[in-house]
Amino acid sequence: MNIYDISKQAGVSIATVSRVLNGSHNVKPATRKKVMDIIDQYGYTPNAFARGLGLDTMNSIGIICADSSDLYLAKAVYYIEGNLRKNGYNSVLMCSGYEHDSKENALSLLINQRVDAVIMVGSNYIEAEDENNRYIVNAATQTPIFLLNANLDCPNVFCTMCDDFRATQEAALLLLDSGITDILYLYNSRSYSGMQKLSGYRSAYDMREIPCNRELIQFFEGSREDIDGVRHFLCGLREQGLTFHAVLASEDMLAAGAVKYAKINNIAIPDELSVIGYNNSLLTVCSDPEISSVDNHLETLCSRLVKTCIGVLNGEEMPPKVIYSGELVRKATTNL
Amino acid sequence: MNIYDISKQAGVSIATVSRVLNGSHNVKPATRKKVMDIIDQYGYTPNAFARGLGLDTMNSIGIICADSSDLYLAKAVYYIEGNLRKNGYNSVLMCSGYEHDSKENALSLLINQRVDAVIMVGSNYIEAEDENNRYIVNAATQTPIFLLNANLDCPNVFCTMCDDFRATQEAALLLLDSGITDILYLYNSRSYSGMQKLSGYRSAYDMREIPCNRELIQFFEGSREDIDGVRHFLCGLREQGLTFHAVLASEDMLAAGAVKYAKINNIAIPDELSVIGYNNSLLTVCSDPEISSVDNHLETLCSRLVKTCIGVLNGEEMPPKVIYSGELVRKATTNL
DNA sequence: TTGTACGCGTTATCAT
DNA sequence: ATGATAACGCGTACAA
Repeated sequence: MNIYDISKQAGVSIATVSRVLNGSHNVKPATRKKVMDIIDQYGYTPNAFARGLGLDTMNSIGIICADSSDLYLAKAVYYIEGNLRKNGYNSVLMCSGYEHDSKENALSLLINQRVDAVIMVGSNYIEAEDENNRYIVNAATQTPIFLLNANLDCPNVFCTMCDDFRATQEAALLLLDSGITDILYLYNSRSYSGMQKLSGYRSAYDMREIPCNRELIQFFEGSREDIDGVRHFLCGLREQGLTFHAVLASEDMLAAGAVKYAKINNIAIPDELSVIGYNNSLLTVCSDPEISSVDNHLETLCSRLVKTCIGVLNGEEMPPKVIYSGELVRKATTNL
Repeated sequence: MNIYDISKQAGVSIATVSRVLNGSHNVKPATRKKVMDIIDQYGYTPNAFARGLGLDTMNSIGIICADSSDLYLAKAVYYIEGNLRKNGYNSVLMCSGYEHDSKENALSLLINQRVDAVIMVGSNYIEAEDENNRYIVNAATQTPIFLLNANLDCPNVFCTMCDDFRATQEAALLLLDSGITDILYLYNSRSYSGMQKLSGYRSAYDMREIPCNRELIQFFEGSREDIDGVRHFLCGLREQGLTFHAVLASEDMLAAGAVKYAKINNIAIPDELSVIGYNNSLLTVCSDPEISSVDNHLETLCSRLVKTCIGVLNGEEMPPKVIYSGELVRKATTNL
């Protein structure tokens, strides 16, 4: 069934059918009803491809993330998809992994799909060297690009983020001010926000004019789901003689590992060891004791990002950067 | 830039450009190179909408799930998307929630998008009353439909699932045979696989000819992320005088709640209380002690499902049902 | 090996 | 208020 068939059945021209379909006011009510009846009777829906060809849009938006099964990214994708759908847009999901080439590849696949916009979820999309972000700048000449938790100064790129620097700094300051000066900073990503968080940690030491032992900054190389690996890693540090009375982690999963490390070594939480995670995910509640964690208001970020996106697509002027602040949610792994 | 522009620049007809683009062998190498050079120079890519209109496909497949941020569903979506992409298909993601109307709505949105197939992720898509599954049967007349972890006998519907009945039955039998006869069955979904699991639990009691106290079958009404709620719920049961020496849960999150319940009541795991979860997710490793859990080989299921899907799209004859079996992964919450 | 011409199903412009 | 017709950009059957 196409628009010709409908028009024939209804005894009108395809133009009229199209008008009915698109809610034009220039249709006599009687005609509208006649056409609608036929449409309903046959369950006709316009061909999306033809419509796309004519209008140069299928109202779909690409979502790229490294790994949609990651606790945090999955939530982001979920919120974004929901908001887009509410605004009449479909979501084309593409998981790019963490390697540069596959990220670039995923983006170009979406551009060739002719999506109306691309949303890149996660700070890992912005790398340290400008050269490696070139592909985004280029893509932005074709399609507006929206970054979640990443920062890039470039026309047609819009960033929505949490001030991870400040949130981490505040968490570290709280620990320092409570008298803990040997805070282990544990991280597993050198992405944009990864670096922001690390800087926040460092700056807290600077602000309090406390020297920061470089050994206290530790990068975990293992997988993003290997909680046991984190525990082993920390046990190793301890055996090497490193002492620390707090763990500030760039991700809840690392903090969960820290809790397990304390458990196995009979270290009391929070009295002998404080632990702070990041993202305030389900893992913080699953752990025992429950983990204090920085909440970066992901749902708000996503909702804002989509608003910006829809605004841009509607030709409105939108701010290229929106920054929210994070907030420490106190649970049982801290005495703050 | 369209195919006409390219053909003009290259001094050939659009047919030749099209042939070069689609790798036809009937092109003189010199001509091919000439055309390719122009294509590369201008970075031309064919318009996906026009191509879609002509071929009646944009090589995209709809993925519906209730909530892509759910630990288990997120993994499924991730695996499926990856496998589809490897086969040259895009994924249009739609989160439908758990209500009937929104599920139906999501499906029809995808059908109208003219996706090549729809993959429905999660057993919650099949309800008890046939009437409520009618919308799937209808949709299947338009597009092949692939169900993950759900069962529906219907032309053009293909099911890939884990034998949840058997896996749960085996877990329950192991507990019974270890001498624990008061196993609390804790579940939070009445979906197809939810009912399968429950039946498996019951059948274990039947097989051993042990009477099963109906009070031991408990439905948790709370949210899917409310581990604390589960703990409260179990504390309530205990206060009401219900005794049980094992918890068999339909989902890891419920098992995690059980572990916390034991902790707060000073119940020793596994000696006084055994706990078995389902899905073998990150939560089992985050909990302390780590939770024994049924692994239903999600990655294998997803890979198989996509193979079936691609087969169907290629016109091959594919089995309407593929059933794998689950496997109990023993960790620290059981003495099995 | 290459080119011409048509069809895919819309939306939108311009008459009427 | 309605109808005829031209895009939209591609793939491909058929002709050369």
